[in-house]
Amino acid sequence: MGGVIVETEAYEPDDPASHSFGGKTRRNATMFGPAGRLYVYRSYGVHWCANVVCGEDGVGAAVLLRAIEPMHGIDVMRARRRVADERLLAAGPGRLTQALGITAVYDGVEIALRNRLQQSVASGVQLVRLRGRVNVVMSPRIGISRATERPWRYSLAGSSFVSRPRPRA
DNA sequence: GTATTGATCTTCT
DNA sequence: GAAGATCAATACA
Repeated sequence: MGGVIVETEAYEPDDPASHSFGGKTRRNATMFGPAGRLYVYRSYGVHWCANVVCGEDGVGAAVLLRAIEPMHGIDVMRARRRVADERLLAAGPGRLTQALGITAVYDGVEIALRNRLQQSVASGVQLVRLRGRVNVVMSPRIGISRATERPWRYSLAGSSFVSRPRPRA
């Protein structure tokens, strides 16, 4: 399964909205590990959310994956999500993990960084560099109550696959 | 179209 | 005991 990442949010340690703000716990331990791993946590006791760990080892920064435009394995994602509309397959962090089949067992796995899409990678997760230029819109992050003024939500301009179609500038 | 609510995990008070 | 980086179902306008 896979697709083009069209929406993300940034979280860093000096950030009251970040899980890493209060220091290391059992849940967020992966955030404080080396960059390039997947940080998966349970959201509202119901959903899984997936992040890419960033920054120096031990810092506690990550990027939340909020939406993808489905490209590969669409039939599998449809079966998992039980929705016909492609725009709703992975528009939102909880929907994205459900479509991709990401659960707690993926917490801490190393993400294979590639310039081209591979048939398969050992960890099961690969991040492929997108070639060319795209227009990205910055806006306030969603679903948080602290540090709401930081415009750290990044979405692909004009994409109909983001979790909220019209991000406020 | 907006508003409300239940699902019930993890952390913090 | 409360709140949270959410979603889907339901009730209304």
